[in-house]
Amino acid sequence: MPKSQDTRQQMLAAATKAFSEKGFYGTSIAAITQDLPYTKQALLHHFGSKEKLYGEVLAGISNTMIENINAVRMDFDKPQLALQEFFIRFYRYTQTQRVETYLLMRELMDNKQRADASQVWYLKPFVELLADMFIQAIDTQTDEANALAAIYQLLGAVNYFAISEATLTNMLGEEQFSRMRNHFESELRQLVRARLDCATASPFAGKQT
Amino acid sequence: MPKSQDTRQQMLAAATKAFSEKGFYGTSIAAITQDLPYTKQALLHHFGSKEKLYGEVLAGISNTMIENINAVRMDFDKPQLALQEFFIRFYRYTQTQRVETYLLMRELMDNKQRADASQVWYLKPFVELLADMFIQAIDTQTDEANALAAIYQLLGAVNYFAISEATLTNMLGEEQFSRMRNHFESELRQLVRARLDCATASPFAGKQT
DNA sequence: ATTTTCACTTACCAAGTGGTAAGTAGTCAA
DNA sequence: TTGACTACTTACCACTTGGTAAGTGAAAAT
Repeated sequence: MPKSQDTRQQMLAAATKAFSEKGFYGTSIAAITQDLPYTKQALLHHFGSKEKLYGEVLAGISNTMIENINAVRMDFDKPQLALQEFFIRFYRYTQTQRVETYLLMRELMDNKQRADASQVWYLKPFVELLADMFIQAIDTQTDEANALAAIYQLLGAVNYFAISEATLTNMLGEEQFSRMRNHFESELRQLVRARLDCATASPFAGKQT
Repeated sequence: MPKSQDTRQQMLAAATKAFSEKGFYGTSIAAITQDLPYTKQALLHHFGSKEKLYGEVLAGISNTMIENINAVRMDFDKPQLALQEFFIRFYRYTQTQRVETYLLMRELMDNKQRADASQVWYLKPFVELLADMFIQAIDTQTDEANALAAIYQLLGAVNYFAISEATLTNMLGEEQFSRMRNHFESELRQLVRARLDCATASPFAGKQT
């Protein structure tokens, strides 16, 4: 690996961390290079602008996610199994790659504000692939919009937990939170299965209280 | 209402909107007063500092949420019904009060960064009341940590959808997204019920694939 | 040997940041 | 009538923001 590429990687890593912690607006390019042996102008030399740097960071994460999805697709033929397994792996990903998870969530929120200005949607390929996979996975008799809604709820169940670590730790105490986290994965498996079973048994049940 | 109180309310409303759109760091106090007939120094006069203003905004939202929870508690005796109904109402709240929902999510994320510095946790009362309610609602035979995990997943299902509006609209197109939203509430009801039924039937099933 | 390219630096810049100081105009009580 | 108080303003302040300009030294290409 050429030295300049290594520099770029260092910068990307530092930027990923910084953006995930304080968001796009809360992060200054000077802050990103603070712990690196380079000046902020070196960063601008490599990436052109703050916006472009942010774009590269998001593109990197998006690619990782797409690889993850494809890996699950390879491992499981049955869509329902693949679906369940995807959520478990996605959960584990959010727990391991906390920084990336935060950043993804931030982009989701800043999307409108930032993208309205820059007209770029970095996560589109990832989300499209995800949606596509889920349409296939869920019983196709179901309405597509219906399936999307259900899927998005499960996605939310995972993501929301991941970003709430700090709040929950403070609220429950470390010990209690640790117990909660230990139960989360099996609870998640149960949730996904319950939802699928329910959909298979009676697709449109439960609309009334 | 005294005129100064009205000014404060205007400022709080503008601040809520601004913070929800660009976050704490992305919002300048000058930007908050831009569309108001006051200068930023008037804002500082009323609230002292940006941090204190943010605190008042969050406290207001937290109070509203607590009132919502208490209202559901009054309306339903049976905890399971109250639980289901709470999520539906919570969902509707997130759809109506988009600005507040965004802000809540942002605080969840910035919590660690911001609160580590200021040592204040604005949302603690709200989340504690919520957790308390859910402990009561779920079958007490279940482990407390288990219940918390399950509850948090449902909470995530609702919240995540609310903040994804911009991304989903762009990704799916307005028409498709609209259909998805129309299905969301009944899907949510189904999800909550499925999860509760499952827990009642076999509390610890589904740990293995 | 000379030119070009690359990685990176110092030196800037205008615009914006949160916040302070010192007022001004108005109300209200003594 | 005076003095305190309130709501707000203008005038600043030191500092940070993203970004530009113009270089430097080294390696690579000609």
